Amino acid sequence: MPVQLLKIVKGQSETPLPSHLQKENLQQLEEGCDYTNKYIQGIVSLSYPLTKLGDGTDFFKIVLQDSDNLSSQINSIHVFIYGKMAEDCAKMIRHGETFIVAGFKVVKLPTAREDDRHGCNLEVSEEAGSAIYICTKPGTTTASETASVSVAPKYVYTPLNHLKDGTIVNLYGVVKFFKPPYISKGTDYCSVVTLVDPSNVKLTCSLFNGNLDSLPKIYKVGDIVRFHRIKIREYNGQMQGITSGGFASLTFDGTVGAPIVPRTSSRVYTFMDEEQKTVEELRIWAASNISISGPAAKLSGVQPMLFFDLTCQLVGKAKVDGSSFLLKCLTHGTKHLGITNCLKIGPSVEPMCMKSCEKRHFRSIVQMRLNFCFTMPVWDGTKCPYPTWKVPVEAKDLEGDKVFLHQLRNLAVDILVYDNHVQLAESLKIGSFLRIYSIHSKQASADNEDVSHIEFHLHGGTCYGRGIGVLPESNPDVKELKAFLESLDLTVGQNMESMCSMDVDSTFDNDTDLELHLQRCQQLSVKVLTDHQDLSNTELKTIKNSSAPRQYRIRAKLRTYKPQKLHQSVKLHCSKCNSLQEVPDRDDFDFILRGSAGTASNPELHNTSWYESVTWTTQDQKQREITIHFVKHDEMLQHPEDTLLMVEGGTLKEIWKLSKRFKCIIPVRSTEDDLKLLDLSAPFLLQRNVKYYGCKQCSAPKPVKNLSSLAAEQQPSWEPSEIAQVLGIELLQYVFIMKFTLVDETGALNAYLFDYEKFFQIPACEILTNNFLQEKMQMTMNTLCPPGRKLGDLPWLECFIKSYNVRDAMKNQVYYQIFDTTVAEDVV
DNA sequence: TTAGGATTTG
Repeated sequence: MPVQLLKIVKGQSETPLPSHLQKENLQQLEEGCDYTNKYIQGIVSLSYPLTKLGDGTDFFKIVLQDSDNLSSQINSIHVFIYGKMAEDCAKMIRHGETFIVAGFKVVKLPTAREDDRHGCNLEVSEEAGSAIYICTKPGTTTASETASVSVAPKYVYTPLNHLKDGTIVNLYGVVKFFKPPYISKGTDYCSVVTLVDPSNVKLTCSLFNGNLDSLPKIYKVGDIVRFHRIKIREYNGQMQGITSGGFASLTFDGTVGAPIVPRTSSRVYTFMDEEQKTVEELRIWAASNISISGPAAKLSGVQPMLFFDLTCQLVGKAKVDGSSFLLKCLTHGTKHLGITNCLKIGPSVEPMCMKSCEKRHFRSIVQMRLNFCFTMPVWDGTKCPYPTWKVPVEAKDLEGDKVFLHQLRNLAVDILVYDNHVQLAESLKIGSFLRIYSIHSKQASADNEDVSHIEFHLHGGTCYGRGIGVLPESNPDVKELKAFLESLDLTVGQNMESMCSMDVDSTFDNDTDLELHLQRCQQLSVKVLTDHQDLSNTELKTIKNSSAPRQYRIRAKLRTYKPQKLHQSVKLHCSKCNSLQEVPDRDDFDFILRGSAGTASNPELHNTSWYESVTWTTQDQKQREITIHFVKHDEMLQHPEDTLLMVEGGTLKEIWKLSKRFKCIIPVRSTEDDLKLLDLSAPFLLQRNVKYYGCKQCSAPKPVKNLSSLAAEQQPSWEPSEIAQVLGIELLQYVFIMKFTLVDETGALNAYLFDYEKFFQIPACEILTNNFLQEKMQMTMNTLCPPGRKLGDLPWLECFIKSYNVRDAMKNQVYYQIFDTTVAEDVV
């Protein structure tokens, strides 16, 4: 039992302590040493009520006095007891009793002590293997009475009107003003906090700590704080608070009715019901006595020329080269001041001819050059109604997700951070939620701008609480902001209109370029290939009057085209018999698969030298069998993305799923002596999203085991054409077939497009399964032949056509085909 | 030690 009562009779414990335990002296305790088999003995001089930690763990704290060394300077130590032991001890322990603890952990206090308390605490818990022995004297109160004997903590809170110089006190207050922690000129972080309480007296405290986390987590005016052990001093006739050793703080949201959850960095703190009452009372008092409506704003609500606090998310950061940034932005002509040259020479060179204001400017430029400043793109999901200033930074200097920054380019604003804030800004993590205090929104205009823009500056210094605070994700404002940001659909939201205009703006330097581009789109939408540059344009009338076959370069407009439903333009072509056929639809494939599912897999064909076979039975009522033959390479199975599978008995859906994961799928069925391909109306091979078909007329299927020769290759590429060849399949090719009606001033003619990939720069085999490519193709056609335009307004196209003869028994007819033409990429 | 509330002037 971890907590044991030892009965003392005639000054001796009835039961002795375990013999392996050795007594340790309080003075000799050191952090990091092993105290598994050591014990400390003392008298309980103080115990605090049992409390719970933030994570729900029971916590009990006592002060143990070293009864052997009462005269020594340090003769007491705090013992922190966690979990079940805390609960047990709280029930049993009484003031003045002898307490023995073994297997404890020694933890050094963060700051040096000014009182007689030990520089370390003892941490005790069942999990750590600790044991506690409490020595009771017979005839004293029973364990059940002990709770009432526990001594309440001696925390007394001093109202702000009762503070005296030179004292160390505990106090409560409402935050009237604060500076978020910043890096001081000394060694620590500093936070300045002004408190008020119902006595209506103000107290400004300067709080220092090397650990940012140890300073109060104040996020807004109106927050309520509890300070323990703050030193009071008089300064300039007023009381002032300053951190002393052992300073600790709790911070609470000041909103009436909000949950009372202390913000603290210390694992251990006491917080009683009574103190909860204090917070509630202060909240109510503050509600009618403190103006907590801070200068918070959303970007959508910013006005020029004001200072405001912004709750936002950091999406990027960049060091700004002070000199180049200033040189770019200065409206003063830097050249005539000779500044550029002076900067090259060095900051000590100051042109003699300068006026005083120019000198000031020069010095600030020099300072900027020496002290880099910083820019932080942030967003809060709302759009600033004014044009905002984009701080010029090199792309390489900008940290953050480029795609995300691009998506946010109309929503994010740049905050330019100066001087003492730079170091803190540099350390911020992108994606973190911030409250930036006292941002200056400054209206400005550059010489080359007609309309003014807004700049956001976080100036140097900490006046008015200027600074940056990182908010935790648990903060209610952050929760709300996060939910809002996540609700935004940046792909469509973000005003397509402005996105489009931005794209144009960023692509073209000026209006003239843009105009030229538009003209070019309209006049020369289709580029010609250079190997036919020698050809000059021929009028359509001339072409029609000439004999075939011949090749021409033409300049014409596309009056109309067929099919208008572009997916219908995709056909399968056999280059051997020159036949064209429709692409079978999925129902055909499904039908064939169902038909072959009736054929049971032949176990004799399983597991050969070149494939490994596995059979599953489906869980559904039908209990179908699916057999997969994994083709091996060098007698080994390959990675799925390199593997060819032969599948027996799968459904359309199952095969489709397998094709997502494995390189190639060949649907097969068993015969007596070999695996066979299915009917050639079904694809003989599936690779990525593409179904490959064979020509029924020209194919002469060979045994599937021929594949083993490909599998044996050093690095099987599993090219569809190679697979087709070994399987005796004449591969059908996907092709676009379209009819273009072309016109020029002299006449019209129909030309066919027969294209595997070249014209649209889209592989015909991929178009049916790729929405993006379908859209691209539609856009191309819309550019070549914009819907709803009159003939005169259609763009001119340049392309090659060739004429050819088609003879049948009755007559000879001339046809035209577009060839060697590619739609220029910038058309789409 | 640092800051000691009380907007940069870029």
